[in-house]
Order: sequence, then C-alpha cells, then structure tokens
Amino acid sequence: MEEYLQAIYTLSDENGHVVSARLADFLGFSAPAVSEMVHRLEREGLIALDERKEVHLTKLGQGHADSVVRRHRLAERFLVEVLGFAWWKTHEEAERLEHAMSPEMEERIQRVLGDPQTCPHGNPMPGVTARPTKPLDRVAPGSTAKVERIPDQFEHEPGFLEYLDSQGLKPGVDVQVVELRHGEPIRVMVEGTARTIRADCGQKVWVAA
Amino acid sequence: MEEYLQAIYTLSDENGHVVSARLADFLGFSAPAVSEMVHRLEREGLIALDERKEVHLTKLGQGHADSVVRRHRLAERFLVEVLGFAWWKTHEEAERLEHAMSPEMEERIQRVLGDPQTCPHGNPMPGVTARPTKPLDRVAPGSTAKVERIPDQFEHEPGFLEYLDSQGLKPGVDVQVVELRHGEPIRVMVEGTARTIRADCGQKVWVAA
DNA sequence: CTGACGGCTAAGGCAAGCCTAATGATTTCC
DNA sequence: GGAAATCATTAGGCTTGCCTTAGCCGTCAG
Repeated sequence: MEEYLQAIYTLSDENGHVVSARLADFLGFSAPAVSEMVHRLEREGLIALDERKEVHLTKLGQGHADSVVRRHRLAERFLVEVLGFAWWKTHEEAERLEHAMSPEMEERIQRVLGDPQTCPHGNPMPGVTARPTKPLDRVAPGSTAKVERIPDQFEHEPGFLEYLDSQGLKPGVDVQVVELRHGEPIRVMVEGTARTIRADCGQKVWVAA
Repeated sequence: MEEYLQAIYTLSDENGHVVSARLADFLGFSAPAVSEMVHRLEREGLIALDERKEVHLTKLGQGHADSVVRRHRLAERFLVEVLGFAWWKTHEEAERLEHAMSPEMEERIQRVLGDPQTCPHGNPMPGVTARPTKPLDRVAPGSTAKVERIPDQFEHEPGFLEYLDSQGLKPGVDVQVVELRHGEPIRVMVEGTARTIRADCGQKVWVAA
C-alpha cells in the first residue's frame, strides 16, 4: 500500500496525471491487480478518482504519501552520509528501509543528518519547495547549468544512475551543453571533460532553470 | 521464516531443547501454524527433527539464523549508538530493521560501529564466544556481580527492560545481592542505592559468573 | 488400568495480493 | 464514422501464512 502511494506521489509529481495503467507499468504489476488496489485505496479514503478515472491523492493520502517519500529520501541520504554508500546505489536498499522506519526513527535520522533538504539524487523532501528545474535537453547549446536532480522515477531504471556517475554527472556538478540534436546522443562538457552521453539523459537529468 | 529461525536460535541458546509447542508460545502463533512452518523449514533443509521431534538447526539453518540474529543485534546497537535511542527501547524497532538489511548494509553498520561484540542488552553477536554468566538468583547474598546480559527472550516482555532501567539495572552495572528468598522480591544494592526488585529478575537478569 | 494432559496433525477456512484470460468501454486516429 | 489502440474490469485461480476445530497418540499419575 505504501508502495502504491509512493508511486502515485512520484508519477503525479513528475507527469501530472496518473491513471491506473501508468501505475501498473511503473510498479510492474498486472492491470487487474492495480485496479483492485486502486479501488481499495479509494474505499479507504486515501485517493479519489475523477470522471476521467485519474487518480488523485486526498488530504489523508497525501499525508501518507509524503511520509513514505520522506522516509525513502531520508533513508537514502542516511545510507550515503552515515554508511558511506555510493549515491547511485541507495535506491533498493532504501526501498526496504522506508517500510521499517517508525516516526521516532524518522525524526532521529532527520536530526542526525541535520535536516537535509534533498535526497542524494537531488529530489526535495516532501514539504520543501523545490528549486525550479528543467530537463537537460532544454538547455541552450553553449550555455552551462548545474545538475539539480534525477527524478525518482528514473532511479528504478537498472544501471541508469551508475551510468550517470560513470559520466561524471551527479547533482551539484556544472554541465555545459555542447551539441544537442533531438533523439541523438548529447555532447556535453562536465568538469573540464568532453563527453557524449545517451540521448535519454536529455529527459532524465534535470538542471537548474 | 527469518522470524522462526531467530526464535529457534534464541530458545535453543537459552533453554537447550526446542519443541514446536515452545515456538508457538514464543511466537504467539497457533500450534498448527507452527507445525506447518516447521515442516516447511525441514523440507528446505534449514532444520532437522530428531526422534523426539525436537528442532535442531542444520548447518545451513544455523548460518541463516546467525545472520538474522547478528542483524538484529547490530541494528539495536546502531539505534543506541548512532540514533540515540534508549537501550531498553530498541527491540521492536530492530525487529523491523533486521529484515531490511542487506549484507552490504550489515557490513557497513558493523564497520561504523567498530565491530561491536554485544547488543545493548549484553547478548553477544553470533560467533563471538560469550562470557560465562549465571542468573542473578545464583549470586550468594552479600556478594557483588556485574550485570552481563538480559537474554533475548525476555526482551519480548512488554515493559520489562524499561522496568530494569527504572531500577538502575542495565548491562555493565555492579549489583550487590542483599537478600534473596526464592519466589520473593530480591533486595539489592545498585550503584549505592538499596532497591527491592521483582522476583522474576532473579531468572531474567544474568550476571558475570 | 484409565483418564488427563501435553503435543502433534489433519481438515477446512480466510485474507491479502498477486496472476492470466477474456470482456467491456473509451479514445484516438485515419 | 469506424477500426485500432488503450484502458478498466470481471472472473477464476494461486500462494503464503495464519486461524479454528477436532482427533490422535503417548506419558504419567492415581
């Protein structure tokens, strides 16, 4: 259930509308399974469906979703800062931890970490107002921008974050766009090194607007 | 499943024999449920039953059980040392955490904590040879002993650890037995304060032998 | 010897959550 | 406007892990 709320949070954060079929894709479950669960969540007052059958979090559901997402991002930060995990390797681990964290533990971790504002991938803790961002492929060639975040939904993609790391791309670094043609690999300059990165990074890496 | 292995570990550590009915008591499940699971564990080669239907861990099962118990105790230590939880308040939290720890995380926590030898209740990490101990009610009146551990099986008892803490009893403190009569509350001296503690502590608090 | 008690198991059930296959309902697009 | 695609749902099933009820077996005590 927390998994569903988290998915709804993530997808509506980054895509706007959420419809059962997207949830099924995202979660890797069958359509009927998702349909069933969506109705259950509706019955429990955590989500509401509009005429178009789009899913929206209710006030209550939003609270729960915020909580799960915050726990997830705190867990990731914690894994990096305290246990020394690589920033691109924390997702699955946090996926399990988030469900084992009590409110007290959440609060203590938050304090120990000094009230962090984002996860290691740059996504803000729920409640924190995000800095304005745009996808990398909206940067004008020749200009430079700071990598701000890799949205949660792409963390799922196996190996993607590790790929970014191998190209020197991570939140906080400056990247200059050298050449950008739609659908083609992108030529960039990262910390003094020229690189050609996969085309999909244009949509998946978000920089300061 | 990990829960069963952990229970078997704990009970055989402290009681010798383990029979399904004790597991049922300990875990709070019905006898049939436990019976079924015991057979499943046997089928998977994690435990073996002798002629008397006593449960024994196989090599494989021992490995798994060691792993769960180590994760549990590491988690408890971690909660105390890093997050600042009270020593008597860590059990349920750790109960959830232990199932969310990957081998890598286990190893990193171990390193961060400096390879601790016991949990906050004084129970040794699996593999570490325990120091010799005896129950408090085996201490000769008049003599003094150091509290060594509160065996895992009593952590389950709601409020017990908190009670001990309220009486100043925790691993590492010296306690002098003043008066001890079987089945009666025990009069002791803890860090300069005279106290009368519940009779059951005689069996549940273990001191250096 | 017999009955009581403890321990084990057989049988039947239930809830959660997932699945596939097939059906029904909308959109979208030519 | 109708075919194709997309989405949601219905129906039927499976697994896991628990439950209760009821019976069986062996041991120990009177």
